[in-house]
Amino acid sequence: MNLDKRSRLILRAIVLSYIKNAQPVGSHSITKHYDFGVGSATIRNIMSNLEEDGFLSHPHTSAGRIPTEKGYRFYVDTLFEEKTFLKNQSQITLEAESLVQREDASQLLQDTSKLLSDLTHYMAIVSAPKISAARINHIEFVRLRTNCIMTITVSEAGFVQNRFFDLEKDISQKSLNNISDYLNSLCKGMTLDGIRKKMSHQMEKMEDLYDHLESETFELTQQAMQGLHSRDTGELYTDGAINIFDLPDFTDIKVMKNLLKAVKEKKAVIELLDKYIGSDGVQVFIGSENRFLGRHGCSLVVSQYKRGDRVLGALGVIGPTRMDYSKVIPLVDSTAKQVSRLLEDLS
Amino acid sequence: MNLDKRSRLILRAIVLSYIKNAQPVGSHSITKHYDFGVGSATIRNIMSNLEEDGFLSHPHTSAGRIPTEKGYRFYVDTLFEEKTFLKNQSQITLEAESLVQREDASQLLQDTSKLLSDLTHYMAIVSAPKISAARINHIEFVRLRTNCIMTITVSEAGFVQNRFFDLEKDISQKSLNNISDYLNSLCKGMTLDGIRKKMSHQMEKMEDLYDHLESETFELTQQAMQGLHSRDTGELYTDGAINIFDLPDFTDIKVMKNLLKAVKEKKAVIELLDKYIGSDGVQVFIGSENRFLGRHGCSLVVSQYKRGDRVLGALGVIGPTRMDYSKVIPLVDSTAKQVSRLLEDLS
DNA sequence: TCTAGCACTCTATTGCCAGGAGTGCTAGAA
DNA sequence: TTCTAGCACTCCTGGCAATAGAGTGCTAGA
Repeated sequence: MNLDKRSRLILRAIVLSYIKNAQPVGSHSITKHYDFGVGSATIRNIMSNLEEDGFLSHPHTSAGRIPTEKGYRFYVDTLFEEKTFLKNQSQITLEAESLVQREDASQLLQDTSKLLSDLTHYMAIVSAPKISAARINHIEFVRLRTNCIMTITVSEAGFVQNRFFDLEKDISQKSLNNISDYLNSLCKGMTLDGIRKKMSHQMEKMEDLYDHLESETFELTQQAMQGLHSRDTGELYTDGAINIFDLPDFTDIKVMKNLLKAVKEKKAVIELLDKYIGSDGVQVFIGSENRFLGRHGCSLVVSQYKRGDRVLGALGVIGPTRMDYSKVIPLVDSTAKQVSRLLEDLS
Repeated sequence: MNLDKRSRLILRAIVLSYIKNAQPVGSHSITKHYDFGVGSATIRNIMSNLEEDGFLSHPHTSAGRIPTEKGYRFYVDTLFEEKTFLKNQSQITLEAESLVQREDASQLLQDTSKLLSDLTHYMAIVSAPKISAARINHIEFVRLRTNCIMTITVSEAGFVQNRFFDLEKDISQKSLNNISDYLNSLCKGMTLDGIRKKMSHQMEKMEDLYDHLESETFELTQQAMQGLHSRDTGELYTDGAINIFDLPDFTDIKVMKNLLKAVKEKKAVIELLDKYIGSDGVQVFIGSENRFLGRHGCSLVVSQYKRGDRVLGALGVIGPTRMDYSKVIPLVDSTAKQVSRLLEDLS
């Protein structure tokens, strides 16, 4: 089943042609557009072999061939082997550069998803870092009304989160200010978990020093911080969902609807991205290589972005299996790097 | 052109039937399902008159009649005149009651749009109040890094807004805390504009008391608050956009795409809602009675919600002109009231 | 090992026809 | 004067057959 050079080139030509035109590729059109120095009958023989090996499929007898997922996988792997996409890299990077620095990290991610979807005409997804894993730059408690407070956390990367909590007892804004000041002076750069541990530790030590009221405040705010942890499901930014209307791949309106619904629900997509956080560089998942993607007949090109050496989240593009990988892969790659660079500067 | 009672009843029957079945209504089906004591030929004559008067239209010679916008308008007006929808009111209100109290006002609006779209199977839109018009419950300034601060404003109704500002000079967190404390103690319940004026006033008075550094801080934070005003474009919560896939009214995929796009951009929809804020009670706009709706072939049922006697925003349902008005109108009405009630309690 | 040629298969399009739904009109009944 | 039964007419729809086109698979021969 190891393909000779000619078969590989022809397979590649078929994939390219199908990616471009979304039309089954016939032997004749190959001889017309590519010069392999052989006639269409030979191409037919080779196609037939490729089909037997599972790289191509056949909608019906008198139609051309279309790539199977295995065919796309072969094509993408050669892209990576030959580093073909690096050629486009510099030019694509330029486009990613158009992400300008902004104060608001969430806005940066939203704009990133817009950029990705605009440039690819597919759907873009960007997951935001979880606050529970982030290093905290600032934390603030605000009393909204009796027994109800709000926490505001700002991570070092510039992400802000507001959360609301009902408490068993009321706390004055003054006490909350004290706690805020205390935490901000001592706990900068720590994670929420670290801060919580430190608070417990301090409480034990200072039990006698603090009066009863203060220690109660301590405890309640710690409860709130505990809540921050448990409710931390992650955020997702997405754009370009309506692009799938323009794709000839989605003819069934039901399939489109299901995909839009899944992306709207966010949960499945966040899980999808979370799953592949951890490996460096761009990764490509084609159709049923992943359950979610298989169900909706799509592919995913994804890369993680970081700040320093901490991975913050992932960003990528969801498109049809017939996606233009040679264009999307370098774009996702350079966008991830650019986002990492911009988040680095926010400090 | 004044319709006699029988014509009115028949027109009403046609509208009801078309709303229910999305099929052109023939004279025969009217005689079958409704008992007007006349034969189908008579119905045909009356239909013909109704068409001449512009209430009905005719896809082609051998098809039944469908209501025109004027036909729907007539139907909706009779609903209001006869207060027919009040009958369903109490039952519908029950459904809107399922909006439970939550701490987070934004979440309440998001849930409201979900409730509206789930119950109607149309698209729901809810506009959030502008922070620049709101009474402020709490305001906080956080220093993010050199020359960059964040403002957090919490309105009395419970809406929170974070904004980021680059300043010409750096301010210490300590100075910001002073300003925050000062504003929160003196300015509770005022609007941003009121607070700004008060600050100017105070500055003049206290020029000598405050040292140079503090007055600079004063000025910079005031700049930020000015920025809060100018960038305040309003928020929009929406849900159920994908419901339009299930409607037989939208067969053209291009129309669907345009509508989804317009709702995603938000701006046009916010303007649409803003336009009709000010009049009490439910309002209905059918098709080309409004430019936006006409372009997308939809109708809008909308009502404003308030807190006390201050109007905060509007909520409504966008559906096809063939929308089930008799169900949607009372639902929008009672939901608006319910939201007003819940926001009242957040204090 | 490659290729030209031919028979074969399947799809998509077109035209046609019959059936059905619904109207419009008219003459006659109430 | 108003209503209605009946009939001719219009237009849509679905099914059927014929046709053209695209592409394959196979085979014999270079």
